[in-house]
Amino acid sequence: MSRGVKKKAVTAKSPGRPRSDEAHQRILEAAYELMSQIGFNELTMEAIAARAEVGKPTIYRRWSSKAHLVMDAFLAAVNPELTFPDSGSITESIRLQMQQLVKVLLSPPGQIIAVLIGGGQTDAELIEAFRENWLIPRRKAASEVFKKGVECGELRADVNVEVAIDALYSPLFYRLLLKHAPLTQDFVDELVDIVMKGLAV
Amino acid sequence: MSRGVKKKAVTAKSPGRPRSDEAHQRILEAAYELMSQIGFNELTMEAIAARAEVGKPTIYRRWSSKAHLVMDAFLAAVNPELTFPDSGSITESIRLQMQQLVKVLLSPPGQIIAVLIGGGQTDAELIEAFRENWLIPRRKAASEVFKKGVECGELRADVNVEVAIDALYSPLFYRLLLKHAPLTQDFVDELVDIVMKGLAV
Amino acid sequence: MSRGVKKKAVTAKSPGRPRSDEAHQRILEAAYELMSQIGFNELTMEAIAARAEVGKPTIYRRWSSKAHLVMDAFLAAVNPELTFPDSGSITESIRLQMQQLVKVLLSPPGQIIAVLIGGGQTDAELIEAFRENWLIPRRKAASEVFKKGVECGELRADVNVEVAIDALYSPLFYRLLLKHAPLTQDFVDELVDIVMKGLAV
Amino acid sequence: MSRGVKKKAVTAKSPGRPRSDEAHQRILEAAYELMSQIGFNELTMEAIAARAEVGKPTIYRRWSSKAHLVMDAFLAAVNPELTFPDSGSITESIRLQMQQLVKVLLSPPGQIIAVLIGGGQTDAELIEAFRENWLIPRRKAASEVFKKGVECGELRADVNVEVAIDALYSPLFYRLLLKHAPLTQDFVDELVDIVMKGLAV
DNA sequence: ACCTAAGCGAGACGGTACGTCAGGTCTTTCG
DNA sequence: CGAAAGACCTGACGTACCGTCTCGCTTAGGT
Repeated sequence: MSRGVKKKAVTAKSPGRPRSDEAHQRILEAAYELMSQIGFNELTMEAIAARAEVGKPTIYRRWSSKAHLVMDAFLAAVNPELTFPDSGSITESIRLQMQQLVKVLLSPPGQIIAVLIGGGQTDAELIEAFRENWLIPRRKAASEVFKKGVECGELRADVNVEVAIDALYSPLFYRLLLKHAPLTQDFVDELVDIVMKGLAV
Repeated sequence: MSRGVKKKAVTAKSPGRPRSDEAHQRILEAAYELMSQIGFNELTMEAIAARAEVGKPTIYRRWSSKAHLVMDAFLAAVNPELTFPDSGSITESIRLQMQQLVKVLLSPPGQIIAVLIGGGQTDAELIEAFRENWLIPRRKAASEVFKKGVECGELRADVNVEVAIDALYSPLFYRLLLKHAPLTQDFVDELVDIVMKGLAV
Repeated sequence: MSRGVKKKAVTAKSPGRPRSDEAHQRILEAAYELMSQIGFNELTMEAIAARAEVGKPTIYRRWSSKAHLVMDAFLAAVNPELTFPDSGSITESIRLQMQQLVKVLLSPPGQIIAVLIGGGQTDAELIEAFRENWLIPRRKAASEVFKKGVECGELRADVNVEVAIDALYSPLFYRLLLKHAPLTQDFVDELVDIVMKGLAV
Repeated sequence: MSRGVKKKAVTAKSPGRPRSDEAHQRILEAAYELMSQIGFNELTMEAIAARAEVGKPTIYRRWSSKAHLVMDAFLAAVNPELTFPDSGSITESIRLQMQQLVKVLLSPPGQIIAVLIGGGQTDAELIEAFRENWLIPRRKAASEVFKKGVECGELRADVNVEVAIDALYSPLFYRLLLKHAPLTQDFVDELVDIVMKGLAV
């Protein structure tokens, strides 16, 4: 479950005092709350330690960097997956799911997503962790839906699914990150209209 | 056309020693080189000052933040605009220009773009500077091409141009930033096939 | 005859796991070796525990402070008492014993004595342990010799023995600690000449 | 004047902002006062910095260790030299000066002397600094008095002055450091009686 | 030829946060 | 049931940069 955690093979019983689950939880919560309030750059390990009422070494024993910690805190807070509603058509199902995604991106977790992608540009481990733990599972789900669409004859069979997913979803992240235009439901509608027209049989 | 410069009304002759153009240049070069080597987060004003053989106040006198400085350094180093080759169709012209853009994104300046967007997630001024000085001028050029395509009947007239540009270009940045799949010329081809099908009359 | 040991009535068989003599020995050896190499101030309980392959509480259970532990380690390693050779006169016997003492002070244990006295300046327990367990037994032996010298008419009877011992021995420790001049056999000779002249009848 | 200072060739004018004499002074005072109140081991650089209202780097820029700082603070506080009163005889002059010295050793500066000698056992630079800046100047003064005593025929001419000074003064430091017996004026009297008898013609 | 003003490189300033070390305590499992 | 082992929390460490300031010094234009 934990990413960026240093050691602690979960194998069996080890001697010594066990790590405190309570402290672990308090750290994650403190990190998430401070992250939401003051952002990644202004976020300090000292502030997290103080708010969690924990020593700094207790944090460093578990996470090797601020990025890894924030990553874990984010994943612990956004566990419930987005689902593809079972509507009449695949296109409408995707449209509804993308509208849900936009809501998430506009909420505090969305800001954290932006910050994690941002931080990942100078931290290869971070962007990989985000990719593997958040992005790819969601892309897999979208991929399933696409294949269903192909099977039931609604979508073209000669299209690379990965490219199709990129075409649909990347504009959401693009606006999240660049902020050159607002992320609205209308935007999703227009986008789905254009891209799904290109993907339809 | 410096961005982020603090004051210095260029109006007339002011008293006192004039600012050194040579120092200005050395700072920009130092910033660009260090940026390429160690990234935005690890980049320090002290290191830039040391490499440019300049005092820190000389930097702060001209740029109010690391973000502004790096932005200027990037813009000073970046090549003249990408052009839309005059091929037979608008679609092919766009395809060729996007393939040029992919080449840029895969080169060192592309890494700096990624880092600037990344850094901008925790620095509102930086992302704004990038948007205004790099992104929007290029979007304007693309916008012109689109309008021409509409006029000559090659593209649908009922499409929001901004959304169309997002649909076409954002996947390139998405892969640049997330690295979940490679940025290839084939990718551009498939992408253009899908999206332009949705945009064609 | 451990000093500073916390509890453990040796009375009879006590319940529970018995303390490991082997661990005890390893701790003393580790403490002595590290002490010789890095000195009292830089010596840490953690390093001792690590070198002895023992947990920290195992040390704290037996010694209440670093000072007590190092003292025990020193005493366990130190040679049997210096003796006063039975020469013709008391003065010569003292001179020979002092020359032996100088040899000890110039050897590794001498450095540890210096370090213990040094550490004791900021650790009352340490200096007390050194005094009671090393210094005072040796001063008692010297005191016996003096009294014999008084009895046989070689030394003045109106002299405070403690002061006499201080006058004879303290210059050796003074040079050991201050290092303003070397500790040589010639130095002992000149010193004994001066002081014993003042002590003779 | 300053000992333990890192660089700063006093040669001529150096570029850059000059070091603040006021901060320097505040640090020395803070160090001396805290030293007197809580002792060397409990003394922390953070506490000194806080009391002097100075950043930690400002301290480390000037002194490489707590020991060096305390050394300087001590020397700044005890500048007035002990003098040899001009009494009838050399012996009495020495006795009076030693009684003054005992008073100093029993006062707070005396505790600091003990701590400095102690710290010097694991810090060669510190003991050297103490020797050169405090001990040797005072030994030189004592040496002058001795030579005068030899010239005026009160003291033996065949005695090594350094050994004589050691014989007289080292017992004071010995009792200061080992604390096996109190440092009293009576002790000085008995000591001077014994040793000066050995030194007299 | 001087004065005044603003620039220059250098480096110290008071701070904040870093990531680490060691202290001494507490809580498990093992013998 | 106590010894052993190791994580706990705390507090200080010494360092890196921050952005500002104060130096002595150019380098100009305006007297």
